[in-house]
Formats: sequence, structure tokens, C-alpha cells
Amino acid sequence: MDEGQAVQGFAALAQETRLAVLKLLVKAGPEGVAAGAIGSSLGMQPSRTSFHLAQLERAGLIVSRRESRSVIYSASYAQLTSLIQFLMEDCCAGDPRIVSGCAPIIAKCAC
Amino acid sequence: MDEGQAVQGFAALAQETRLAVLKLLVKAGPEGVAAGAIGSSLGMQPSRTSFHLAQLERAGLIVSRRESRSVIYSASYAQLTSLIQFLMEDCCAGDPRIVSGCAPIIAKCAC
DNA sequence: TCAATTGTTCAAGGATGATTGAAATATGGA
DNA sequence: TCCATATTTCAATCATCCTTGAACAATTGA
Repeated sequence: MDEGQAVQGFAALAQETRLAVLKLLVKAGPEGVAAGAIGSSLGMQPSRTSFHLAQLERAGLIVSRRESRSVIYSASYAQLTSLIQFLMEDCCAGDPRIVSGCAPIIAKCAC
Repeated sequence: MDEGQAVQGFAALAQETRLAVLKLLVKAGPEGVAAGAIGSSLGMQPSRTSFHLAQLERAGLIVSRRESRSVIYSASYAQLTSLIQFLMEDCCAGDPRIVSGCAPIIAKCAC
């Protein structure tokens, strides 16, 4: 992941509606949720739902597949992980007390 | 961390300059870096540096302390961790195969 | 106190992003 | 084919964000 992708990823999360959509999909798991169901879950009009889903997908944070008339969206866990690792890599100049780029480990470490 | 704080946190990261500043501070470690040094590292004017540092601090992602004429900024590792945990909590509806909210673990898990 | 250093605040501008409703596209069944 | 369902695209409007330069504030040493 490069800086441009990371900015796009964080920008996708930097909006109330999209953050709610992503959390819904993170909770839903790999099977995903149809666009219409996402929209009605959050009380949104279809065009608004579609706009935000497109932004999240452009950022790579979610993926879609068509199933009959529905389009099913699901979280891209690998991309979410890359985004977090981008943020935390080289933490504390690679201090050996820090075992990995994993944030919860950082929380317990010498930082 | 609530949704509003999370949106503010991600918004702080959703900008090329601020992301570069935060990564610089994450790498620098707990001792931090003076505002002027941050600005000259990234080739920025003082007002621009100050604007972005203020946004990052308002989001709680960095903290500042004055040392003589300089203002030293450092990353708030605890807040960064909270932000990541907010994103990943309840992943896959709490599937027991997932041990914690830690993204690298999620990457290896049934998701 | 005066001057130099270091950062912050402010207003104006140009650019980017979100919401809405209407129209368009895609799919499946009668 | 025709219609209903499901979703996307588009243009217009409104709001928000970023940059710049100039002025302001805080600190230190001569």
C-alpha cells in the first residue's frame, strides 16, 4: 500500500455514513449484504447508498458481486489490514521492543 | 471511542500532508519532534504546518508540549489503537474463531 | 527593553465533497 | 415482450476543506 491508497482509504472512512456502512459490513462477515438492505438498515435513499458504496469500493475497502437482481457488498479484510499496517509500520523507528506493526501490541509496548 | 471521534480521527488521516506528518511522528517515537522540524522535513510553510498539526491534535491523534521556544509534537499511540479497534470491533459478528479485534489476526482468520 | 526565534491565528481564494431527485441501466418473471 | 425490482448515474446545489500571506503571540538572550 502506498501513501495515495492510504489517503483514499482513510478518506473513505472519514464520513459518518460510510463509516457506518463499513462497520455494518465488518460485522456482517464475508457473506456480505445487498445494497438495498444496507440502505434500508441506515435509512438512506438508493442514490445516496450507491454513492457511498462506490466510494468505499473505489478505495478497495469493500468488494461487490452481483447475485440476481441484487448487488452484494462485503468488507475487504485484507485491505483493511493493509491500511492499518501502513499507519503503524516503522513505529518508534523499528524499536526491537515492538514485535510487529499490530496496534494492540503497540498499545502494550514501550511506546 | 464513539462514531464522531472515529470520523474525526479518520478525517485527520485522510489528507496527504497530515498522513505524512503522522507517519513521521509514529516513526519518531514518544520523544516527538518540534513543529518547525516537522515543517522543514516536509517542506511546508509554518502556517500550513500549524494548521495540519492542529487538526491532528484536535482529533486526538497527536499531543503537544512546549519546550522553551519550540512546541514538540508526538503521536498518541493509545488513540491510534482506539481508532483501529473501533473499526474492527464486532468483526464477523463476534465469530469465536477470531481471537481479538487486532487486524493482523483478522487477516489470518476465517474472514 | 529590544530583537530574534518559533509557532499560531485569521481572512480570502480556489478546490473538493455530500445530498437530492430524476433519469437510465440491469435482471428476472409473467 | 412488458413490467416490476434493484441499483447506478447524472446534474445542480450547498457545504466543507486546503493553501497562502500577513499579522499576532510567546519565549529567550543580549
